[in-house]
Amino acid sequence: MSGTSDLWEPPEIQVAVDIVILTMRASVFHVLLIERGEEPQAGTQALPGGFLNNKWEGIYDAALRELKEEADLDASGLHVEQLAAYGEPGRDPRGRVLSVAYMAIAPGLPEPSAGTDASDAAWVPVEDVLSGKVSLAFDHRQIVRDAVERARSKLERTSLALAFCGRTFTLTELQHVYEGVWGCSLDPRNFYRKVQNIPGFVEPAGSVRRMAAGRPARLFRAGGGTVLYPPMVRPVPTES
Amino acid sequence: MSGTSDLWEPPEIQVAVDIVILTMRASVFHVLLIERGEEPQAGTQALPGGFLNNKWEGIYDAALRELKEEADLDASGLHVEQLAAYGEPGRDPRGRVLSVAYMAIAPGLPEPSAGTDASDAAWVPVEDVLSGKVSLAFDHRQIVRDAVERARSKLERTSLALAFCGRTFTLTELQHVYEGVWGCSLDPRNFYRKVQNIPGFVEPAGSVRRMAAGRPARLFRAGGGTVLYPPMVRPVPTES
DNA sequence: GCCCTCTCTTGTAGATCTGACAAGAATGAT
DNA sequence: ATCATTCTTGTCAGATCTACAAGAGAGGGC
Repeated sequence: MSGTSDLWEPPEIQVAVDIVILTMRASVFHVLLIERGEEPQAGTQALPGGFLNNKWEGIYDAALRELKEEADLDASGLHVEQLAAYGEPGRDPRGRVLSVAYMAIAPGLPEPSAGTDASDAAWVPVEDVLSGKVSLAFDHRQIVRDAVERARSKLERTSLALAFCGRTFTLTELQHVYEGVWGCSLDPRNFYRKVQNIPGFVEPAGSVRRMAAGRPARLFRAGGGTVLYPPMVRPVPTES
Repeated sequence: MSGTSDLWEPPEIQVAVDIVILTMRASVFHVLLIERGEEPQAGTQALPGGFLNNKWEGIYDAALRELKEEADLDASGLHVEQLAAYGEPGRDPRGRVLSVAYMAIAPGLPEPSAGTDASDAAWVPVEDVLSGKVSLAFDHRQIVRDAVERARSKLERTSLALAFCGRTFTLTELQHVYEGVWGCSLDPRNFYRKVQNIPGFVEPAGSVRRMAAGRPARLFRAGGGTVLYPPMVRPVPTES
């Protein structure tokens, strides 16, 4: 279109992936951050990620590889979905870099995530990132914001909340997921009823589990459905 | 990480943008397609799009440029948002191409979109694309599917539906947007009441408009709010 | 003019859902 | 045994949704 001749070749750009790994630890919503070891911004907290290994590596494959290399998490059993591409010029001082962000949901505390190859990895409360108490490299705070908003939204109409839980879970655990991600508190009794009234969301697993004190909770497993109808509606978003 | 020396340089990849332009024409949900003039897949229908002009062009800027070049649409007044990145190897026979897809919402029939520079452009019913009646180049059908799903979902909780309408509109027009995008029919009387009960969604514009026959409809304009609460819930998604 | 048709708008009644809370059930701690 | 704790079941008033009746305002045919 620009009148250049047949010889024109499209520009080529460095492509990276970044991963927002979300989980629930002790009923608090956490994101995994690593401390950058290299310039630029060495020492700052950042999302795990990196450049494609070679010109033919798939971006989804690259995300899974970084998940393993930097967070020592196995992709199987994790929910991984693409978020968006962040590629405005100027976002990376090294040059023109287009980064494809992924969101991964991990079930509760499988490992402390340190002591492995990913020694600089740490779970940080999402709230600390959103509020700016912890500052992140590049535009990673915006990426986390987008991931959190995506998760909040998908909790309403899909069974994404189950990805935060293990194979079996109690409804109280599930409630803590909703409360942690949405940043609100819900009535346990109404939550109990509502969740069980959504066909295909959860089904009883027969057993019970003791948590701390009190009556043991029944265990549930995923009901197989992925879309929730009726949806779980979160309480009024921004109060006047 | 891979043990290669300091000399390692990340691979570089061609980056393109593709745009899913959605609109409502005669109460039918349409997407803009162009006929490819060049190989590969010359003659096939495809989404408007193309490579970045140069290494420093922003991807959002590139999307707006393609919108102008290929669809002759001005970005001002259009809702444009990023969808996702499509970059698995093998999606383009020319080589490794990563394409960032955008979704644009255009208000009703501003022009027939032909007779301009974008002479090969045509509005095609979304249903024909989703059903496979019209086949698209590359993975563009998947991109359209994702765009439609995004639009369907955002209609519930955001005022995105207004982007399909002009500055003023009747509630029946708005209803046709919901019906067309969701692919269902709604009760006009309940729709009327529900829309007006959502604070900040629409506000009366004072005037009235004759459509064809029957009582003239009151005109409304956007109410300024972007998030709908309570949400517009679409009827049962997949019937059993 | 007068009726008819068409579409927009308001109203109403029953079913359903929500939100707040009481109270019973099952365990561990004292 | 009693208490504290947590899970689970009920209840009930108010809000919301759905389906439908009916009125309001315009044009067209006779």
